[in-house]
Amino acid sequence: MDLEAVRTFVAVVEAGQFQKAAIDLSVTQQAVSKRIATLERDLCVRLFTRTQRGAELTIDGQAFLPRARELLRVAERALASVHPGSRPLRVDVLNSRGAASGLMRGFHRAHPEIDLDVVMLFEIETAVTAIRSGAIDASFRAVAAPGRPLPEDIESVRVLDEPLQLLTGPAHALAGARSVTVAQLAGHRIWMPGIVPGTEWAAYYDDLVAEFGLTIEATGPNFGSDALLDTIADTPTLATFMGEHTRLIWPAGHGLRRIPVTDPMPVYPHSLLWHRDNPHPALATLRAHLAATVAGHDAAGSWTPDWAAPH
Amino acid sequence: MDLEAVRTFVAVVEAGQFQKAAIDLSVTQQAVSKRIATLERDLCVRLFTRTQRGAELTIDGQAFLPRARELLRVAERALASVHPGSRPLRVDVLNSRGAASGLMRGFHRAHPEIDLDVVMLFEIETAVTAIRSGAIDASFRAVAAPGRPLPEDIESVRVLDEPLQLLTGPAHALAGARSVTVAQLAGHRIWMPGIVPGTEWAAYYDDLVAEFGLTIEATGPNFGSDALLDTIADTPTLATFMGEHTRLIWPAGHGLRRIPVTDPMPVYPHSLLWHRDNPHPALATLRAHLAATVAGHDAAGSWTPDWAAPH
DNA sequence: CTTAGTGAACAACGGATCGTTGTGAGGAGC
DNA sequence: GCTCCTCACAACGATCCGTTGTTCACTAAG
Repeated sequence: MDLEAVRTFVAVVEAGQFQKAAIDLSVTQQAVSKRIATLERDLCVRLFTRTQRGAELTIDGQAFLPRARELLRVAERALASVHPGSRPLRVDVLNSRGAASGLMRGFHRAHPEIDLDVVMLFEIETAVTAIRSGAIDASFRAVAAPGRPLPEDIESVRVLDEPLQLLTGPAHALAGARSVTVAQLAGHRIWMPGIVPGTEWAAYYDDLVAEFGLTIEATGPNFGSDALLDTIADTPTLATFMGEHTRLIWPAGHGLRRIPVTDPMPVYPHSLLWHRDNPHPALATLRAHLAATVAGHDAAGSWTPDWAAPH
Repeated sequence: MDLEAVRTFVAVVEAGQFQKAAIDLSVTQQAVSKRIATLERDLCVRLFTRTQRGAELTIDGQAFLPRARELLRVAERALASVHPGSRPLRVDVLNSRGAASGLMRGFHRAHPEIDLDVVMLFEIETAVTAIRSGAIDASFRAVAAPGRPLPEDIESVRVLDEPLQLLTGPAHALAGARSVTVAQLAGHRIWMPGIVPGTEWAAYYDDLVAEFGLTIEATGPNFGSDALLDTIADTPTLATFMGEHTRLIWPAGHGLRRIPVTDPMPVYPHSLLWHRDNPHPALATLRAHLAATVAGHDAAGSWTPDWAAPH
């Protein structure tokens, strides 16, 4: 099925006859006839009944028409998604199931008319470069990792303090606890294979380890969230950290437990980063939406690294 | 932009390298390279960064990927919409703003997983032929016009009795009435240019005219609903009938009035028609949905033609 | 340092496709 | 019967597409 043929099909429907459609498309009537014939051959159905005064849709053609229009619309949007100028707002998130993703879903619900593209970069340097070049419009990050202050032309605002929770399998020693203190975690193995050295969230966990004497293992290949959950569920001695807003998808029966952590409650500081001079109109809308909907977290009793001082 | 190129793009993303994608697609690596190069030229952006171990998505590529996948999904569904076998449920309605259309919207809300195609045929004979041939799965009609009983292999069930309302402009003599009786309408001109002779709704209005001595004019070309509403709004001597559930879209300020008709209340009998042997699984779901959600109308005080005796 | 292996791009060739011109069939209106 | 209008079929030329053959860049092993 060729998009050009689909476009021709819609043109014939709108013109009512092959001849006019040919003029609209700046080709000959014979070319239109051929394209429609090819499309009909590809679909194995007759789309028009040819009459003396033009072409009328068959029932199959009527059923196909809205699909064809949708196809062209989607193709149009796909094209727009990579075109500079007034392309969709392009936002970078840490991963597709994290808190930032949830914030973007909320934004999309509040402003369904704004076209969005979500991408995932890994390092904050990459993100900053992309923001500077205009390749992306905004990024959710934990800003200002130690020794690496944000450049002057990049602005940021704290949008979410996300408490961490402990994730354990049903056989874990802490599985029955309603909440655990950081001190209680000192002897346990915490496994986070997804962590990428050099990123700002690696720095976050490094600080957490250093301050409270935890044992976090980032060893082993990262086979993705599913494999991690499988292992956690089956292993009584392993646990992992997970943001409170992280959306998990696991098979029923795993018996995984999410346990709040207290004394202090470790919170992950999400900020929105953007370029000072970015003119994208939807960027202002996003910032206004986040400012309006995201409630600040109570700083008392919670912990963040020094470099991410509470606002 | 070529669909085959988009398919190749997704294949490369999934394979991680051109070579593997080429094997998956049963073409040579050079062909894949060319297709991607052509796509990148069409889009004016680089989609992959070529490395020694394959190809990685650029930011533009990441943004384009979900659009590409959607495009292929929509193309798949467009193809399925004309393929016999397990194609979408195809239902015929009288017009896109009528009561049947509203019923189908309700069905879609209740069963969003069921793929639907809505078409519009004009004559009940066409609809019956289409139902018999399997070209459509069901049709909303007023069944059993006089002298034309339904064939034995077509089944039907009454699904909605829709009261008619009078639609007038602000200057019409009846514009201020909260309701009008059929007897009051006797002297007024009622204009229904959309009516098509030979259809079962033409028969309905013929009976209405004959029984109550009304004046219904079906003359003049039908320029569509918008033109009809414009004329009605501006003309103090013209009115028209409209189903209670018909969705009207008119510019603000027209001052159109919808006035219930009583003594008796003319109701239009909508039935669902389908073929006895149609095996489409969604057809049973539709029938069950309609049976469950559509409340019967009180027959007392209402009027339908003799040939559409109340259930 | 050399050599084998891997992954992608460039060049050239043969076949298929696409759009064009030219022509014919089939009705509707005068 | 004539013209006008519609669309379909045939033949030809240009373009596009995929293939084979080859080169380039880089990595890993000896």
